[in-house]
Amino acid sequence: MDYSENRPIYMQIVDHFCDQILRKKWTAGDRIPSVREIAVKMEVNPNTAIRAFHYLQDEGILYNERGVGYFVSDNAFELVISLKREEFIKNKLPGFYNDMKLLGFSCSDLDELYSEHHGEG
Amino acid sequence: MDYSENRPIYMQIVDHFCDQILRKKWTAGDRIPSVREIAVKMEVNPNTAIRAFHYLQDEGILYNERGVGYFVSDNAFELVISLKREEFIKNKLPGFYNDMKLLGFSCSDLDELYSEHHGEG
Amino acid sequence: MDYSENRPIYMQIVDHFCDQILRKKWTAGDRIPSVREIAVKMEVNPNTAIRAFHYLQDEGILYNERGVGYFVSDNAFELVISLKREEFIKNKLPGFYNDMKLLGFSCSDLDELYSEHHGEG
Amino acid sequence: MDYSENRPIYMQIVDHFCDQILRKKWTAGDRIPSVREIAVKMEVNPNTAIRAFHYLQDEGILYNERGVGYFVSDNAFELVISLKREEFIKNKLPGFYNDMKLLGFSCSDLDELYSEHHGEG
DNA sequence: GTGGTCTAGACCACC
DNA sequence: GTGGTCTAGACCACA
Repeated sequence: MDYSENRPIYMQIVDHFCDQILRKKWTAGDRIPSVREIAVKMEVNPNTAIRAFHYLQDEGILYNERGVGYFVSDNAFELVISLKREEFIKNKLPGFYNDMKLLGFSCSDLDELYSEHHGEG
Repeated sequence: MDYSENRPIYMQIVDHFCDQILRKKWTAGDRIPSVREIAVKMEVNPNTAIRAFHYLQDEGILYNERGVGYFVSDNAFELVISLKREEFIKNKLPGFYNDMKLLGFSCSDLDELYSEHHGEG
Repeated sequence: MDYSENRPIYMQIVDHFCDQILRKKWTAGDRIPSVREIAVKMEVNPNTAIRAFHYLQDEGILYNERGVGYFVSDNAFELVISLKREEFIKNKLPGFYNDMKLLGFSCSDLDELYSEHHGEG
Repeated sequence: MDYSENRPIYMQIVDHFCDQILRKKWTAGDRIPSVREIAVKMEVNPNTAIRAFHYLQDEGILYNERGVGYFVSDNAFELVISLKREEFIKNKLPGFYNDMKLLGFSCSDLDELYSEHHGEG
C-alpha cells in the first residue's frame, strides 16, 4: 500500500482485488482471504480492509456468507470489466486526452513514452 | 469552479492559471488580476485564491511585488510545460496505460473512443 | 510564540520544529504531535499550525500518513542542516558582515560583544 | 531596489541613505536630492520615497526646510552610528550568533565564509 | 482519532 | 489600492 499516494488506501485494496479478478487469479465462487488475513498481509487497519470488502459487495462483485467468508460472484469478471470500462471512459479518458493534446503528444506517442519511462518498472 | 470534483478548488484555480500561460493568454511580465478580483470572478473566498497564488509562486511561475500585485515570471511558460510534462509522464501515464491494456484497448483506439464519448461535449 | 516579532507565527513554529530536529529531540521516523495538540500547546489556531506542517512537508522534512499523523523523514536532519546553512550563508551572512564592518567591528569582537550584552539573558 | 526581498522598500532607501552618510558621501548641511529625484532614480513610488525621508527626519538625521528641500543634520553621522550600533547589538547579533553556533561555525570562520561566497559580489 | 479544505471576517504593512 | 497573516468555525474523507 502506498500511503503517500492520493488514492485512498481502501481503494488501493479494491484496485488490487479487481486486478486479481481481471487476471483470472480469482474466479467465480473462489473464497477470498478473510478480512484479518488481508489486513495483516497488506499491513493495514482491519477497518480499512472492511471498507474495501463492503465496496465490492455493494457493487455485486463479492458476496458474503455469514460466518464463512467472502466469495467471488458468478458475474464478477463482467462486472469488473464494465465498471472499469465505464470509469475509464467517463472519468479518466477526457482528462488524460486533453492533457496529452495540450502537451503536444498524440496517441501514437504513448507506447514509446511508456516503454521509455516505465518499461522495466 | 467544480465543487463536486475531487480536486481542491485552489488546485482548480492553479490549473486554470497554467492553462492561461500555456495558451499564451498570459505571458512573461504580465500583471495578473489581484487576489480580490480573482476571488470575485471565480466566486471563491480570497483565502482560497491566495493558496493558488502561493502555490504558483513557490513553483517560480509567478512572482510578487509588494503592494502592486502578482506577475508572470520570465520562464513561466517553460516551467509550466516541464511541470505538466513531468506530472503527465510520472503520475498519469502509467496508471492510464495499465488500465487501457487491462481493458483491452490500444493506443490507436483512443482517438475514436474520445470523439465518440466526448466529441461534442 | 512571539506575536510582536516580525517573523510570522507559523514560521516561528517551523523554526521550533527545526530546532527539535537539530537537537535530536525528534529523529527519523518519529511521529510528531498532531496538528491539534501543537495548536493547543502553542496556543495558536490549528490552521496556523497546519501551515507550519505543510511548509516542512514541502521541504521533505516531514511526511504525512493519512489519518495517522506527521512523521520525521529519514533525511530530515541533513535537510534542516543544509537548509539552514544555505540560508545563513546566502541571506544572513552578507548583511550582517557588511554592517559589522561598517560599524567598525571585526569578527574577533563578536564573542565579547555577545557575552557582554546577551551573556546572561 | 529589491522588490523580492523581505525588507520594505522604504527601509531599503533608508539603509541606502545611512550608507551615504556613514561613508561620508553626504555630510552635515548637504542638501540631498528631492523626493521626486529620488523616486525617479530609484524607480519607486514617490509616496514610498517620502516614507524614507520622514523616517530619517523623525530620527533627527535629516531636517527639512520648507520649499527648499531636505538636509543632512549636523550630528547625522553620530546618530546613524549609534542607531545602527544599537540595532546591530540588540536585534541582529543574538539571532546571528545563535544560528552561527547551531550550525557549527565560529567567529573565526566568518571572514573566510564571507570571502568565499561573497568575495567578488 | 487523523489531516484537508473552505468560508467569513479581521487586522496589518506596504505601495 | 495591493498582498500577508491569523482566528474561528464548519464540513469532509480517511484510518
